[in-house]
This record gives sequence, C-alpha cells and structure tokens, in this order.
Amino acid sequence: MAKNLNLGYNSRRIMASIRASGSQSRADLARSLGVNPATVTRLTTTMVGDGLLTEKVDPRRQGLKGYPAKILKIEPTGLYSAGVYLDPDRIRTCVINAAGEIMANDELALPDRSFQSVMSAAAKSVKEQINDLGLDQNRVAGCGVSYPGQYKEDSLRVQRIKQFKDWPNVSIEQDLLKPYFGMPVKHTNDAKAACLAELYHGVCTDVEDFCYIWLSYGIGGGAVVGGNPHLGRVQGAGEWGGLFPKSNCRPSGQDLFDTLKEAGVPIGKLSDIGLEHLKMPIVYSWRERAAKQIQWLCLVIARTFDPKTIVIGGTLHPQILDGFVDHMLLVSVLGDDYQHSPPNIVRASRDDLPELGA
Amino acid sequence: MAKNLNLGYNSRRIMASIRASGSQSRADLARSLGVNPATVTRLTTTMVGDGLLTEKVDPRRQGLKGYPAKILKIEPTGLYSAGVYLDPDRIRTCVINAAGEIMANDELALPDRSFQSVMSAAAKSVKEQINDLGLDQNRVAGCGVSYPGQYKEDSLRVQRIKQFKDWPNVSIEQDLLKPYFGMPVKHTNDAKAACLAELYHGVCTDVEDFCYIWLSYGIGGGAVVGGNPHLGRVQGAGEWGGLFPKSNCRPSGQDLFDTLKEAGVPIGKLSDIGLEHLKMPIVYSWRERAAKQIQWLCLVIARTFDPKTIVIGGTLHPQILDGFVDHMLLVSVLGDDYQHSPPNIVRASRDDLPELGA
DNA sequence: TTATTATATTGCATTATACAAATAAATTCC
DNA sequence: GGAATTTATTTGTATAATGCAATATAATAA
Repeated sequence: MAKNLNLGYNSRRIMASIRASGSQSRADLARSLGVNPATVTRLTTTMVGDGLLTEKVDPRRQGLKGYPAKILKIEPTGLYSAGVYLDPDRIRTCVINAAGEIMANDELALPDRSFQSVMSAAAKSVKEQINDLGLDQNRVAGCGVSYPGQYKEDSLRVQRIKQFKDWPNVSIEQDLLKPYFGMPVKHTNDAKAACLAELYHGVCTDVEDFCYIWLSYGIGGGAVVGGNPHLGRVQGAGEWGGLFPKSNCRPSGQDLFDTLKEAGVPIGKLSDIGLEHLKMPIVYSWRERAAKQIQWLCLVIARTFDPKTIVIGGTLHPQILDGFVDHMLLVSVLGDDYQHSPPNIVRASRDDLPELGA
Repeated sequence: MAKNLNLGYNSRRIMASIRASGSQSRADLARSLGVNPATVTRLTTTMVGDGLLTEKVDPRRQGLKGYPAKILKIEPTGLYSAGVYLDPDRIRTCVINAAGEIMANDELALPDRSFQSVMSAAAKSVKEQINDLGLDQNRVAGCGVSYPGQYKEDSLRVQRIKQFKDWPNVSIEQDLLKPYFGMPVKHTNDAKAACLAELYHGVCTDVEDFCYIWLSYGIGGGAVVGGNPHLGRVQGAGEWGGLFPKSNCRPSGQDLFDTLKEAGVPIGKLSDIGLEHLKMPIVYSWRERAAKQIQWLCLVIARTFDPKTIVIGGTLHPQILDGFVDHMLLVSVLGDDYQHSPPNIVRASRDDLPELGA
C-alpha cells in the first residue's frame, strides 16, 4: 500500500470537501459533489487503505432510522508536507501533518546569504525533521518555500528584496529548488503563502472566494477565486501595496518603523515592537491613521473582488492587527451607496508561519 | 447525427481552444491541451460528424515534410445561440452562429412593462428568427438574456432598475425564464453579458484573465479569471461603479446626462448624443475629467486583479469610449512605483449588442 | 526508389463513473 | 418479538474517456 498517493480528480475533491466542510459520510460526499455513491465508496476504500482517511461512527446519527453512517475523517498521519520560510535574518522550517498540525519546526540562522547555502541549510533542516519523526519519505507530499519579495516583470521570476540580491532568478519552470529538497517544491512570496495557509488549514477552509491582506514590512496579500489562488498577469494580483504610493504614508510595517525612528524611538526590527511601544501616543496615532487606510482598502476589495471574506494577517504585532479587525467591525466599512452587507473581515489564524500544502 | 450535442470535458476544451487560438490541426490540439492525439482524433471525428467542426488543408504546411495536417475550424452553422437585451425603451433580440456572426436581429418596442409581456414578446421574436432562418431546434444551444441593473443582497436575485420595478425577482435557481423560451436560458446584467461577449466572440477570446469596464447610464463591468467569469459573493465583482461615490462626479452616462442638462442642453436619452454635442466645451471638459477617473480605475484594477487586458466598452458614444482608450495609451497609467508594464487597454469590439453563448 | 518525417487512425487495456440491485444495520409499527 | 421501513454502503455490470503502442497516410529529401 501507499505506493502511489497521486489522487484523481474526484479523490482530490473528496479530500478538499472533507478539509473544507469537515468529516462527512460517503453519502453526504456523494450528494455534495454530485457523484454516485458507488463512486465515493470505491474511491474512499482505496484512500482508507492508503491511510489517507479513517472511518468512525457518526455520533449525530444516534436514534435515527437507517443504516448508521460511517463518517470519514482525514487521517493526520496520512500525508505530511514541509514548509520553509526565508527571512533576511533567519530560516524557519516545519513539517505539518494532513490536519495542519505542526509536527516539528526549527529556526536557524543564515549561514550566509548565498542562494546555495540558504537552500542547503533549509533542506538539511527539513530532512532532519522528517528523519527524526521517522516518516515514510513517500508520505511527504512536498515542500513549500516562501520569502518576502514581489514578482518582476519578466514573468515567473521573483524580485528578491535587497538582502537576497544576488540570488539567481528563481523560475517556476526550471525548478531550481527540487534538487535541494528531493521532493516537489512550490515557492511563492510570503503573502501568497500565508493566504494559502488560511485556505488549507486556517479560517478560510470553507471559503471559495476570499482576499488576504498581509501586513509585514510591506503590504502584500493575495486573492483566492473559486478555491484557487488567483495570481494575475505578473503574479501581482492582490498585491495591495501598489494602491498606496510609496511616497506617502502607508499602513506598512516599514512605515511604522520609520515613524518610530523619526520620533526618536528607533527599533532594530519589526519584531522588537512590544507592549511598551503600543502605549506610545505616536504609535496610537499611527494605528488610527493606518486603520483608516486599511478600511479604504477593504472597501476597494469589496467593490472589485466582492469576496466572501477578507482576512487580515502578517508579522506586525498581533495587537495592531487585532486592532485593525476590531476597527472594521465598528465602522461602516463600505461607505454610503453600497447596497450590500460588507464581507466578513476576520483575523488570520495561521500567520505565525506561512507554510504551503500540496 | 446531431442528436446529442452535449460535449464532454475535452470536447469543450477543443472548441474553446479553436475559438481562442484559431483553427488548428489535431496534433496541435493534442499538444496544447496535453492529451493524446488519439483522443483528439476520436473526439473530433464525432464533432465533425455532428457538423460542429469542418476540416480543411493547412495552407502553411506546403513544402514541409510529413503528413500534411488537416486543420479543424469551427463550422459557423454547427451551433446557434440567441441573445436578448432588455432596455427600459425597447427589446433587442438576435440569433448568432458559432462564429459569433449575427444571423438575424430585431428590435421591438415594449408592449408594456410587465414581466410576462416583455418575456413573451422577446421569446416570440427569438422563435420567429429561428423559424425564419430554418434552423434545427436542437442546434440552438440556448438563449442569453441581459438587462441593466445590479444584484441585490438576498443572493441571486436582481435588483431591477426603477422602470422594471414590479418584475418578479428573477432567481437563477428557479429558472423562471425557461418556460418562455423553451430552451436553456442564462441571464445576467448588461455589463456582465458584454464581458462574456468579448470572451467568446470579441477581443478577449484568447485571454484568460481580463476585466471589463462598462460605461452606460451607470458604471458596471466584470472580471474573467482563468477563462471563467468571476461573480463574487453578491454578484458584485467588477461592479466598478461602487468605487465612485454617487454623491460626487463620476464617469457615468447619467453624470454626463445631468451635466448636459445643467448646462442647458437637455437630451432625451444617452443615444441622442451626437457629433454636435461632442464638440461642445462642456462635453470636452467632462471627457477630460472622466478620462482621469477611468485612468485611476485602471490603476486600481491593475493592482487588484492584475489582469492581462482591460477592455472598455458600453453604450456611451463610441468616440467618447475611443477617447478614453486613447488617453490611457498616452499617459503613464500606473503611477510611479509600479514595477511592471501596464496591462493592455483595448476597446470593446462587441458592445453593440450584449449577447451570451453557451 | 527508398528513407525520413509529421499527422492521423485503429486496436487494446485501463480507469472512472453511472445505474441498478443487493446487503447491512438501525428505527418504527403492529 | 417480528415485519416493515429507512438510510448508508457495497457489489455487479455496462459504458465512456483516455493513454499507449502499433499502423496507415501523405508529404519531402536523398
């Protein structure tokens, strides 16, 4: 068993449906996916055999007529994936199971900033974790690599931030990364990765259309349309930062960083911001202004993408992000002549570590 | 033959590929769709047999080695669809063939404004056209119905403009329209319909991701993501009008209408605007201001959807719309700190009659 | 004439799936 | 308690879609 874990079209849909809507019986799956129950039976029996799913009795069907449904849940140990997050200052790696639980994680300093060293170190860390956990290699679906940065014009290459300037242009086509990790690798920028983390394991597992606002040093984000990430012509879809001219004040971490510096309270890096900073009047007024800007951004998103949900997350201090969400709940986000209720605006649940699935 | 013209997944992809990229050989199709040549052969032989496709010899392959390719083109007479556009003042209907050519069209006055009368009249007109053309009923794939208006909150119902106030709420679920037409009916608002017209038969047949700016009395539009229309939570995706508060000046036909009225040059309806109006200073300055607003809208679209193309169309005077497009080509649309070239901005080719395909 | 080449077609096996019938395990009615 | 009812699941069978491999076709090149 477990020789070939590649899933067909409907098997993937079954996994997606269980991930999105929770454990279900075969009959429920057949109804919601619009396929014959027999099909679900046949697909799920092999999936149970492969250890991707497990059966348990349905507690809710006590006392009802009819054959008691056996409901299917995802077996956390059935499939694992690895995640790597690269920062100018450190490498963070993790291994998660099919339920999105972190099985192991690690944080290491950069050996140096060369592409080769960083990738070797990251791959070594991932391999060690897989080894230490005693995982079967072919239960590891793949590895997601994410890093700050935006995409350049000459398509599919990544514009690295200045610290990683001399990296080769990582192209999706000529997968440079696979040799390092020895498994399928996907890579995106940090914001898009966080977006996917919410889709697969976070607050948006059951949301087909949502937008993510990622606030870190810069302002990024992403959009999921019909359950799939929408990248756009130059991978620039959902890069909301472009809506705030860099010359002006903008609700970015860098802007807060600079604001503090000007006020005579320099900090080394964003994560140095603590409760003592949050109390300062300068930070308070920054948060007020930024909240209004985020509010405007939500309005623009609502009137362009019209998503079901807008998610706010990032590496800014959690209280600042929470404050933005609270602000949106208090004010009338969408302005006067908007006929509809606003989309849900929620806090990201998995912005601690942007990792991807497969 | 032609008993069951329902196409499977790959047959649809073949049709889509030929529509999008033009006539191709079976081998080309197999390569571009990533399927086995044998599959293409089998599917296309039945499609040729059903009269959906025709074969012709490839003129470009003269003088090359190898079996000369037989290239497949869409047979215009293979499939027809009908379109209905409802206006407060008139009903416009048409029948188009598979190549998007208008086979017949008609314009009639509204008998009265009741839902039943309007739909009966429209359906009668469509049926007459199909009869007059002598078309086989089961070569008519369906009918698209479009009308001005936006969508209301209580999902999938349409907020009619005030002239159609007492219509029943048309729901996509409980297809109210099918009984009138006796064939599958799809309905959307005018802007979304125009958007689809460009996708199927206009300037965007080969574009996966584009946005449409529809300028009529109001400001509407739509977005196509991955070759499919993206509607959004409340069918509000791409309703750009929401970005321009109604209390302010906005680049809508109604705004121009009111501007002319204030200037002492009242017109009865938008289509009354002629060359003599375009020459007036008041119109000139309106166009200048509106062009800047459209420019800003293009910027917002580029930085949210990041589409390959932005299409501008509508029922405003063609010279005004042309002027907007020309303006975008002259100015740097995207502002300072945008790293990429702007998306293509083009004029709609099929905004004369918003009709849908199936 | 023969070799080469690209396209198209056919035979065969595999897979995905629907439909229908059978089976299983619970409740409800008598 | 036993039969009827109900719902979920499974199995048998047929069909459609598709890939692979081999073959046929029609052109050019040597």
